[in-house]
Amino acid sequence: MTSDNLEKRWSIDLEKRIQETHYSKGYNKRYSFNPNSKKEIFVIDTPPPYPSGTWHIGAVAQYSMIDVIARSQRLLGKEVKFPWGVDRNGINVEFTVENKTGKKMRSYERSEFLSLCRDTIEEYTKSMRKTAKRVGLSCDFSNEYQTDSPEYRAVSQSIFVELFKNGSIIEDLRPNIYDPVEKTTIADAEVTRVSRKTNLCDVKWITEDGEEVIISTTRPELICACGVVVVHPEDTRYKHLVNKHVKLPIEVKGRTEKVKIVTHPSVKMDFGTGVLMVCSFGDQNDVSIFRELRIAPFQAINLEGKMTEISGPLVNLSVLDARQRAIEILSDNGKIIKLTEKMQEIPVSERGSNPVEIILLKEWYVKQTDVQNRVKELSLESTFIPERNRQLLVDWMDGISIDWPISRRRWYHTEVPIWYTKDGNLVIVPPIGEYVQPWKDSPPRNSEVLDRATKEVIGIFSEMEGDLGELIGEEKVFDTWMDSSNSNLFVSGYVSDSKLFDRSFPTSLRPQGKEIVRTWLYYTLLKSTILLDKPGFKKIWIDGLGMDPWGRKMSKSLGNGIDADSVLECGFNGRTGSWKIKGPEGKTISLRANKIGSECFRLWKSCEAQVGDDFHINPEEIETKYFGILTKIFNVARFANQFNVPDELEKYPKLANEDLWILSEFNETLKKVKKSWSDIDIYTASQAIKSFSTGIFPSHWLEMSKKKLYNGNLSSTWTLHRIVRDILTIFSPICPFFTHYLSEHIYGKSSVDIREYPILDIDIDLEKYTKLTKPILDFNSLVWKLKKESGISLKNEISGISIPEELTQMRNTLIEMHNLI
RNA sequence: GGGUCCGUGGUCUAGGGGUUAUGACGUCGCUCUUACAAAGCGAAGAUCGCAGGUUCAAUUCCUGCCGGACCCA
Repeated sequence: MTSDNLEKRWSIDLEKRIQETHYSKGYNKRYSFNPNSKKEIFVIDTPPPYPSGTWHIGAVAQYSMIDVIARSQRLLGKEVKFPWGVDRNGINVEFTVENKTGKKMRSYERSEFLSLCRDTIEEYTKSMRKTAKRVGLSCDFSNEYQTDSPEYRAVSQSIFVELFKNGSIIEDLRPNIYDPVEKTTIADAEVTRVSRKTNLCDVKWITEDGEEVIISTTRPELICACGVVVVHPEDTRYKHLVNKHVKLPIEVKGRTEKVKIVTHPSVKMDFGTGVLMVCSFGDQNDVSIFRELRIAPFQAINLEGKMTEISGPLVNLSVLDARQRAIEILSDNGKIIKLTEKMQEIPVSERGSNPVEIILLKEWYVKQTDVQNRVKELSLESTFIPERNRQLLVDWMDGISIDWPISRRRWYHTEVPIWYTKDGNLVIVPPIGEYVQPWKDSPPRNSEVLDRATKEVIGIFSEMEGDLGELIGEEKVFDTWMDSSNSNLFVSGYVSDSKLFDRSFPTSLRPQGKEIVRTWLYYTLLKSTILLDKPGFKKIWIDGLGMDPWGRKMSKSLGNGIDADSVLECGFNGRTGSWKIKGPEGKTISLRANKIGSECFRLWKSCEAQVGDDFHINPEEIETKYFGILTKIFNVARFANQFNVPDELEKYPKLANEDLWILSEFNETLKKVKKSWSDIDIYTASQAIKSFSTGIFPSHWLEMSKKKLYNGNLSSTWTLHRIVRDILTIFSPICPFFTHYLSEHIYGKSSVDIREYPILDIDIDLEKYTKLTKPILDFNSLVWKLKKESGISLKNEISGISIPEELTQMRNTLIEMHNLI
């Protein structure tokens, strides 16, 4: 089945051509999932990417590795479900629409804004899908799921209802982290820190005895919310003040003007004067002191981010203006002792970069503090790859001290599915599997009516409707992690396919980056604990981050980002790639490459770093180090292509010693790669394939066997084709299009369609031949070196070299190979 | 301030208590040898960050320090 129409060399144009046909005809047959298959089911909880215009190259690299996993599991004979999902809920698209139209969300009518969001996210979704295919993902694209679809949202809402009924979800008035610009609550995990200059004010307070106390603060506007003043219990400077009262240095309204001085171990004696005012709420420490001392908090900041009544002269000012005004007032009254400019790390919202405040709000919570031990216990049943990254999860869980607030005051998210009666005593929740929008719709007829406090089911909505009076639909929505933490349940068939769910849960694999361990992974594990009391996954694969060529995180502000498409398309239609990247010390560095493409990119990522390690992305290096490997393997296949493929490749003919030798080496490679694919160890698999197929196989065996091959020797032809065919097969998870092209041309069957890992079924003790490897390599190198030193060409005769004793069994082959006389 | 990871030839990287430390890129030299110059062959190049400790033996284990990255407070 030899054909001579192989291209002369691998190119990006060829790659694109193969891809286009690959994704057009027969794609679904090739990669779709059969839930009724008898094979072992392997469900991958693909991270649903958030479409935002450009897809980060580090993420694309990671997805290509998830694809390598999916393809290698298929090759091992498993029924793989590799879903393609898109996470479309969230504040990002709201921001995009706001920026595009120059109008804030709340100036729109709610439905109108939602439809603008939907249109925008749809555009981005398309371009993301295109990149996903360009990098070769073998996902089930025809069953794409979107987290903003009614089906997905219905699952999120159903899970909410279940958790509400079992008491894991509660509503409460608690201090929450709040973004006053975007007017929404956010979770701990969504807060980041930035460095900013602030004024540290040393303010003079007067005790009831008339003694001066200096308190340092960066938040003088919060004096009105001060509940207590604290000093360290061992601070001898202030022992005499403990339990005395001190007067607030600025006018307040509607509250007591004096607060008590108490001791607390959390005070840093060397910060400022060592006296600290505790306000509701300056930071998390304030929250915990208030809770610990059971002090009633004051509401100093409202939902608009403005000062409330109690702030007296500061009322209605924004937080920043109020701070300025407070400093002016204090200073007019001679109460400012000192103002120091200081760099401070302040908490801001991750999505909006706005300084956040802690304020009291009625929100919905998933209770998590009481189940930490169980989550931890169950997570021990999951294998982490690499094991050391388990620590990231453990560390995060150890730091959890408050419940997870899940409600948000935004719009383009899944709605909290609940209605309240006007008296507030009853609530109505929808039936399982139904998507509802309580801010505009009435409950479905078969909704349940529950007692709000006891969660006892009282009746069916349609039967009670007349007695309930006017209903109030919840306007709040879910944190997007509330949706995405259902992804494994959704893809495993929870709610939609209980038969599949029984077979496939815990989900076989969660692949993800280490930067979202504290969110996506943690929340998912929390869900499977409180919902099912089960571990979420069999295996959890946590990869490192893509960094710039100098090992720094890629970011807009550093100007060191690389666009994924520029790498994948580099070399197409003769267009080369060039990148200007800001390096360390502000220098801009130019990188250029002639050809990369998806196959080279995937090969690079497979070979470059062990899972879990951060990896440097340098397009120039990707090309120079890895394109040559493709060329090499391509040429080996082309070489093989000139010899007829034996009719029977499964049954071996009588084999010569050097053929048994290379088969023994290949057998080792096959075994090693199989084990690596089973262990989801991409690095070891790709290194093994690479070193065999670009190393001893062409350099030594091929050179030894050339003359025999040209003479039509069956043993060597069989060996050549058997090895090339199987190399293409085991290499296909890494470079699917490359191997597809070669295998289809040479062997008439694409390596990407093989669902059974190749084994060498040879009834000969191959292992004894592997010990010939070193002598063969040494001998060949010796001859090559001698010829070089004598200045003669490799094809020239050379005399006076004796063949080592252990190689006498392939004496004639060696004599012919090196032209020994 | 805490945690995690990392520091191996000019660059990137593997490994791991034990005789001459893996591979790639780059460099240098030679070669168009009927697959391959988008290549082949050969060569040079490393006291495995620094300082202690454990050990018969450490680059590998431990401690401290220095440097880098990420995460958290």
